[in-house]
Amino acid sequence: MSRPEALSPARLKDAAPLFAALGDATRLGLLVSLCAGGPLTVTRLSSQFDVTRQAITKHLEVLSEAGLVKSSRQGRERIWAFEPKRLEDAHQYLERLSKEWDVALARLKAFVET
Amino acid sequence: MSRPEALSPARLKDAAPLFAALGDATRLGLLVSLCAGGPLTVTRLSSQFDVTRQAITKHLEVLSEAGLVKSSRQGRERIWAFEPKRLEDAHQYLERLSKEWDVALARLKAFVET
DNA sequence: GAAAAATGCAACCAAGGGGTTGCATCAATT
DNA sequence: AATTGATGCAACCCCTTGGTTGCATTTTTC
Repeated sequence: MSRPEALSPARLKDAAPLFAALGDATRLGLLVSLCAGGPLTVTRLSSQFDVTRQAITKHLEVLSEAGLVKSSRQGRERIWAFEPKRLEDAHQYLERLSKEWDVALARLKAFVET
Repeated sequence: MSRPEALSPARLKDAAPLFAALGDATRLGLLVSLCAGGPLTVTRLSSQFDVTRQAITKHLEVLSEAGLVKSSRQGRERIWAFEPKRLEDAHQYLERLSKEWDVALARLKAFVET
């Protein structure tokens, strides 16, 4: 076996909060903004959405805890930037799942043809 | 442009509930079970987790509304099966996002080197 | 040094989510 | 037809979440 614990319970508990962070339209919008538009400040980000600055702050904190975004202070303002590593994790997790599915299908096929 | 509205707001509202459905450890566990172990009934699935059958039912309904799972009646029991199509959607969405990121990086690089 | 801009912090609120218990139904089996 | 097994339905509970308002704090900037 090359991937012994590919979808172990431990990995589930790691992946769940990651997907949960992606599971909100506003947060996805924030990620898109930070992806395409480069690092931005909270107030500038807020101007692109129809919710309060404080709401955006909370969303950014959620994204930050999920590792999808990171912030740094610069003087009186705080700059938020996209963090691509964690997105790759989510990507890999989905791939593992669909791989598992393919394996199961192949197994079924082999069984039927026997 | 080959992907005119790659990350339009409309797509955000489509992707968010999908990721939200994936954002729970129990639900991810259910998907893994249905992926690897083939179609199963609610009661059999429940035996693999430490929550009530009704809780599992609710989770399955969430997954069903997200299009990640589908059910069919067979006599007195209801069979739940994994549905791979929608997982591909999630996968593509993540790819679009990281692509956007790559493009932005390339743009930045070009700008710096000018 | 005072006004303005960008955040931070806290309390509060309504709604949704994950979970439970209890009971009703519906189908299979003997 | 009576029992047993698999679901379905509904009410209820507690905690989280997304959102708000109001005010304090920290830097700029004039």
